[in-house]
Amino acid sequence: MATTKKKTAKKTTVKKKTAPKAKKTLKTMKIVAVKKKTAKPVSKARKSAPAKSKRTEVRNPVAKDKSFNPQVFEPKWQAKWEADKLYRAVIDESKPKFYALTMLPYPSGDLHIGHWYAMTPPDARARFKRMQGYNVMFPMGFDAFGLPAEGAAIKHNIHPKKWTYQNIENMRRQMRTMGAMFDWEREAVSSDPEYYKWTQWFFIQLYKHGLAYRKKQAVDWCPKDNTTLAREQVKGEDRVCDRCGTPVIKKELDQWFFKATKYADELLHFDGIDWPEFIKVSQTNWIGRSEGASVTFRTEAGDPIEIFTTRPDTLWGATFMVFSPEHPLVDKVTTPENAEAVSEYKAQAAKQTDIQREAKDKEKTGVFTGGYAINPVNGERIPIWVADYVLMSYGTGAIMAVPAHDERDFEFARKFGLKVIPVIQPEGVELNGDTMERAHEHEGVMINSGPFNGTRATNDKGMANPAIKAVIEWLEQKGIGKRDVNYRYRDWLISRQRFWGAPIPMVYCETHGWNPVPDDQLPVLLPDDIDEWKPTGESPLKFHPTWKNATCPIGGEPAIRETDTMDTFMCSSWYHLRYLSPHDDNAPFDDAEYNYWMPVDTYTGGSEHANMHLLYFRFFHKALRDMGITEGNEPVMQLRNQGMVLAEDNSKMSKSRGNVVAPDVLVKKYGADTVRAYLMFFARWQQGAPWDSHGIEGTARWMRRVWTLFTDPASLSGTAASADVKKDLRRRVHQTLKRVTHDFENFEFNTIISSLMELLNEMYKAREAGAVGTPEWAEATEIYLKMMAPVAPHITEELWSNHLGKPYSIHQQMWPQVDEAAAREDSIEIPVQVNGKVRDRIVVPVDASEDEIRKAALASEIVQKYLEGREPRKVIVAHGKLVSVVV
RNA sequence: GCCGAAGUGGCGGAAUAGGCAGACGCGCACGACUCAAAAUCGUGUUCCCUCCGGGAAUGAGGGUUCGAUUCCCUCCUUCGGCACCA
Repeated sequence: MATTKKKTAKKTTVKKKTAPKAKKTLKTMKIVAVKKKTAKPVSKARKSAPAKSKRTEVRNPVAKDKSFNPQVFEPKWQAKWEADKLYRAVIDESKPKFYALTMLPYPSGDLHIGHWYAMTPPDARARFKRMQGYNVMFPMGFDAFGLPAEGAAIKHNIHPKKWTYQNIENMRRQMRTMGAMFDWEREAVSSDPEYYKWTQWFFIQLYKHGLAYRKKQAVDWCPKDNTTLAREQVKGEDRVCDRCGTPVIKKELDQWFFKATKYADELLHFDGIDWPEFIKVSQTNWIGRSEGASVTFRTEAGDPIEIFTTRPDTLWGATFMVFSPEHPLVDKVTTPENAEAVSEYKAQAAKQTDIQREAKDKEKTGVFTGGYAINPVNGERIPIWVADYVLMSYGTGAIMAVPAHDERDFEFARKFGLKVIPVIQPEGVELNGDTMERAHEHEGVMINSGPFNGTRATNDKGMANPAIKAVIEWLEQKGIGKRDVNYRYRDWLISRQRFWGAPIPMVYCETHGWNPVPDDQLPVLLPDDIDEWKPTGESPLKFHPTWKNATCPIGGEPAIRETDTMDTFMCSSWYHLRYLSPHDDNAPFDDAEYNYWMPVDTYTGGSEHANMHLLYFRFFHKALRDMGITEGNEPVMQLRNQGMVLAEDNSKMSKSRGNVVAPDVLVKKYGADTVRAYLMFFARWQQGAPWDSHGIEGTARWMRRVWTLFTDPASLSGTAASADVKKDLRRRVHQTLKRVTHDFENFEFNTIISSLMELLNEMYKAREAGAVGTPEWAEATEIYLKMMAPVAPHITEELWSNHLGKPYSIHQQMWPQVDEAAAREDSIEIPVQVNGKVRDRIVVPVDASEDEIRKAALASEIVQKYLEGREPRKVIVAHGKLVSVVV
């Protein structure tokens, strides 16, 4: 089956965005809360309680139920919200926008508690933002290509597509029970042809701009998954496959790469974005920038040997050179008498994987080539060795070895009896090349270094080190070297020898080589009629009888399609753009949508993607920016990462361990609101914690107590409370509001719930004291439900619309304003310390002067007792907080 | 080895421009209601002592300060990232 031609894409180029950046920034920053017509000012919303029930029945089709029954009212409201398109996010220039993005899941089959943990607290925050007056978009989709689908295909003999879409169907259903404000009309599924058409289109754009290329080189290969991997997908000291944990091997293969290294330097800068420190550090380490110099040595025959060093200040101490076994000059410098040993060593090295070469006991091996090089700084003739501790993949594959000041070189020199010459003399110790026991890698004064003797070398790296700076300037002057920077970062290998991915849209013909599939032939569709997905090390597409046959877009000759598919991280590098207009057949996204919604305001997800998705994603945005497709330097303004929900025994949850907590069961037992609230409450969200199946009972109890307070007949009538009770109630309400607002803003979800619990306890006390029926009570109940609405959208809607008789929907209400005056305390209790120990507490008016507080403190009988008649040496009044008496 | 994050009751966690350590919840104990159980409500719950009252305590040790969970130094432990990267 050849490529199915869908409708011709009419407009496949994306115009440069027109809306100026400045405008957008302004828009986002402008307002916190905008008064809308729908929002009723708090002061006018007061109504006495008994009158409301009748109105409620008229307004609401569903009769109100006195018993707490989330299993009934949750699906009811979910259906109504969906029917009313309550969470539909459409462009509205009259409001500031807020793009809340959360990482889209892989459709593995069932939603587990981790998905809920990742999605529902950010949902609550998105809802809070919406109540603050923002036009919020909170989309959802599926990262649907990937290996597990093929695993299922092999195991159950089902097409990966079928398996995937069944799972998506199921997960969509499960997600609806969350009561989240996902805008399902913006859903994007990366394995839909209407989606991967554009994934392919982006590949072609990158290719056309020289950012995608094909190259043969030794690449990481997972022998279990039978595919190549990107560097980022190989983990840890054991070099294992990120997906399956199998140690990877190296294979020499022709593969497609994205030129991510072009952005190495820019990716190190996080200016203007609010990302967690540890993610920034992790990415910085991953990119691994090293500043130093490249210096040209020469063989005795005059061939240049370029090396990179971070320590040009130790050039005079280079006593030998080491080539990687794959270095192109190895054979040329090897003398006939050493040829056999060298070729044997090379063969040995070639057989070994990187794991064997790099890890293990790290005992140095190597052979002498018989050849010599000339050190350009002092004309010294130094031997050239071959050793596998020098990697062809970093720097130039050749190094100058300075054993006196580099631990690895030192170890090698000692093992093979090579010369050690110190050139950096530390203070107080005289280094001796023959007797020193380890390399001196720190500061000191340059010696044995010709014109630089006496120069001070600090511990600073790069040009910040005066010795390095001086030497580099000198090298440049002499024309033997120059300042240089090296990165650990590698280009992104995106070819995968697998079926269930977006086909790489390239065709090859003998005459014209590789060429992209023309835009009007996109997408290059995956075939349905395939029945063997077993990974063989080559893509199953290769074995399809006709799929790979194509014609050359240049000359029309018979051509062969690329049968590899793309790394799924490619699909997820741009999904936030597809949400903008998921069904647009003319462009990857709609310009007007882009101009309104981008950039993403808050991105949430797991930190395990620090060096993978979160790096690819930034690279991709920058590449698109340079092609004129996107604007701005970063796709995401603020990033926050949730922690992990562990099993009760502190182990990781996994199907194989059988310790997975199923949210469906919890929803059935407690209702979605309770599960949501508990996930916000039971741990610091950004840290995670082990699951506690008892703990959720406390949250369930809170939910029932809320229900009772609002529905219990005792709450519907009251007596007049004292002025103090009413005032205290208002104070507590506004203090809580202040705190909850702050905590939503700052992702401190656990304290939102505890504050609400505290306030509920206070409200119960106020009820006992007769506050029901007062305007203060009416305000308290209204604010309480509004504060709780983002956390527990169903119960609050039920109480708001059905029991309080307020206008549907609570989720369209404005976030209440803090009344600072009401929140303020009249009098405060101040602890009094004597010699650092709290001995008494005094109560003073909040506006008491320092002097009055001091007097009141000293007047205390207890304080006097501890003074034992002595005069205080010092009395410190920390205003409004504490009095400290020192004797 | 390098870089980062974090160590607070039986447990999850509160409290940091330095100022009452342990909010809120779980668990536990006792009590009320009940024939009983569940649910619900109430009370208590860091540890130690001679229990009126006092002492100790935020991984360990030291420092600054009237005062340190918070700031500084040294060390230990746990988790995460990188690692023969020149």
